[in-house]
Amino acid sequence: MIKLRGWLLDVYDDEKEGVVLWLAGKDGRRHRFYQAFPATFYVGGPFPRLRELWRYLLSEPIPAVLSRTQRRDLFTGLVDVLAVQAPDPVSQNRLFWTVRGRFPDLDYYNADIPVALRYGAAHGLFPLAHCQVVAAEDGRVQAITPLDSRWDIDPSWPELRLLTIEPDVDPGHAEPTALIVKYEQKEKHIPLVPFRFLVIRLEACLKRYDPDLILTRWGDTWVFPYLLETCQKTGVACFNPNRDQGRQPREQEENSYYTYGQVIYRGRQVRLYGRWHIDERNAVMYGQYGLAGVFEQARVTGLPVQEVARKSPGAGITAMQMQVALREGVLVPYQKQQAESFKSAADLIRADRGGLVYQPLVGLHDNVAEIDFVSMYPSIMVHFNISPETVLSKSALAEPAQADLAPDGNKKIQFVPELGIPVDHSQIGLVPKTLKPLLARRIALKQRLAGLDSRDCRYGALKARSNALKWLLVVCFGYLGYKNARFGRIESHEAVTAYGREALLRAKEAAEDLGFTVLHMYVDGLWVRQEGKKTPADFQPLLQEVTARTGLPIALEGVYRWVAFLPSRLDKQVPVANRYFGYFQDGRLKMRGIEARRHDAPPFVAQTQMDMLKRMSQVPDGQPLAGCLFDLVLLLRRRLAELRAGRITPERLLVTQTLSRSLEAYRVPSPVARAVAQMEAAGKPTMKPGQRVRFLYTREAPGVWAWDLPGKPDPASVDVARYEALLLRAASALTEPLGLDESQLRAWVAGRATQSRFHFAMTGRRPAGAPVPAAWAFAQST
DNA sequence: TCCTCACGGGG
DNA sequence: GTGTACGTGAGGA
Repeated sequence: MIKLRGWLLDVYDDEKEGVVLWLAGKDGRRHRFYQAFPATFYVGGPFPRLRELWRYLLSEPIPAVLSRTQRRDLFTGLVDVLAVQAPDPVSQNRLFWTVRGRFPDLDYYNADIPVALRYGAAHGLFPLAHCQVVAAEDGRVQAITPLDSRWDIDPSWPELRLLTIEPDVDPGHAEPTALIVKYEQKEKHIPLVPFRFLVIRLEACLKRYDPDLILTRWGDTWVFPYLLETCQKTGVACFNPNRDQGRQPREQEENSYYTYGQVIYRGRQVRLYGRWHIDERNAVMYGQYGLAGVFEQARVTGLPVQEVARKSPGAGITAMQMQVALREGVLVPYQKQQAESFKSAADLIRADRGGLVYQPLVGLHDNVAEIDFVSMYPSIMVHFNISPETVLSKSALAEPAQADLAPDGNKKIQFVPELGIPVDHSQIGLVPKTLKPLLARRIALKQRLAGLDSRDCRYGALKARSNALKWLLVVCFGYLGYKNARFGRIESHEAVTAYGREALLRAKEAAEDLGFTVLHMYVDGLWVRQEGKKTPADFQPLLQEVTARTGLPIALEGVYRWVAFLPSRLDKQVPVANRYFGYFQDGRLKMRGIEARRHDAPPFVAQTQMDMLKRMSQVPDGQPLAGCLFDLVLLLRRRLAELRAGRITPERLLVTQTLSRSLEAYRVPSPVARAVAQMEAAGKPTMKPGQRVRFLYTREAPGVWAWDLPGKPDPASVDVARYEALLLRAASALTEPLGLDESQLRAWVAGRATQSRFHFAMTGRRPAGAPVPAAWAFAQST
């Protein structure tokens, strides 16, 4: 008999054993356990069909336990279903696919729940849970008990062992010759040839150190495929990076998928058993929150560490909803994989129903407070009980037969502003139930962060965790409106945005009632100003008033010493909602929509714009911002001189764009398309949608030079004039609100004028000690 | 002037 | 195992 305390590392299914569990024991060792784990799915439909299914299942070789029962469907209430219990998760899955092939017309529930979730929900467990296991000597679990909750803010933690592997060069650009392996303080360069020695040395590292996590660069796309394929081809060695040596790593092919309006490319993947592999170059969200965020998401979502690291937060929030459903005895509908469908015309016409967007007062303003609703959409879902099943259809009320909506029924109805959609408040919906603890946890983490200095060693991990939670919250809103989501319904999505618009309008009224001018509003934030108010404390009464009027928490993002809202470049009379830059009293710069924030801007352009902003932030408080204009002109002259002299390295001139489609699908030879065509012509492997393409602008046809072509570009071929134009355009976005538009800026940068001439031209006065006229100071309104 | 195409949120 | 929609601006024809 074994009795062990430890932390749950991995759970996966096994045909013979049921589920396999790996624990990091308190004894410092890693332990493998297994446990029988029958899995049940449910089938709904007309009785005769269910009877046919019953007969069919009796003839199946997989021994299923069948019963008729009732379960709750989220939308329709109690339904009669056939429960099909398979002896283990692998047979459950196999049985489901066979049955679905033969009976595609029936409704399936709890059929495609990841085994780790199913098991976790059954035992109150989750990845990295602290738990106690009682097992037989052969590892068969007799009892497993959680010792902590996923919601613990400071859970006890195992000492995890981390090993990193990367090739000596980027395999996309050059042929690697060695692997670099690091663990503890050790660093090893292991040559790729002879291959047998490579495998022997790698296996020695894995055996000696026995890592829990292998963190790689290009591990998915190159390192592991190379190792596994070479083993197979040559037969000289056999390499298995799993901790569970009875299994081979699981490989998954590359794919491109469409999400949040853009295409994401994901290279092939290699997953391990008994330990984790994360390729940081291939884990889309990993860069957002790193390991601390991955662990945070694994704990709260219940998805295995390897999965959350690789999947989008959408999978995480779905997992959380599934667990709430499992706990509440609500059926989880099977998710049909539907082919990508285009929006119907009706969908497109229903535009402009999203967040409220206001037109800002164009120009430069001082002492502006930005106040933002805290996690606005999730807060709305919780506060107004928005969930696919609580948001009823309008016709539900119009029909007189709706006895259950009558006052004597137990439904308590509230109506969504603008839309008049009824929302049932008699019980808490699935989505609010899922979100509430998540929201509370994020607030708890943020409070802790607020008390820490950013240099504190705990700051980074807390920030990452808070960020990981934010993504789960954000995505939950998107899923509400996603018609293929298990628990989605477009009306609930619209209800959320309607409440959002309402809250923003109430906030505006509150601000105006308290004497503030509202300069701008954008979805969940307001920019307000009032003469004489500039400290954070000056805005506290407004925050309280807004919360009182909306029921939603709102926080001060900061007070800008100055902020400039930019007009449209195409028409200077037209304000645009999301192009602005500003400097907070606490020293932060914030900018939206300008080159410094755009992924496709060459670093040289973005950096110069950033340097100009930094120069502007050095203007002392109370002095006119335009006083630094000549310094900005000088800075630009220097940068242009460097550019013309060829002293800017080509790397800093690279434009990076995401390929949105395959090359053939381009109807216009845009710069990216030409760069990709160039690479294909040079025999490079075809670029996939979602991959990033880097290129230089060059003078001669085809006008671009794809960076991933072999060889180096000729520095003389760089299209300097084009970069000059890009630079001036970026710079003028900043100087325009100070009174210097693009053509004026161009003239001053091209000339040799000194400060005094510049000053005289701009002000009409001699510079000596002369104060800058009011026209230079802040524009208070349009 | 019209059409096509990339970007945005976060840090 | 992924899922918004829309406006802006640049570049090409």
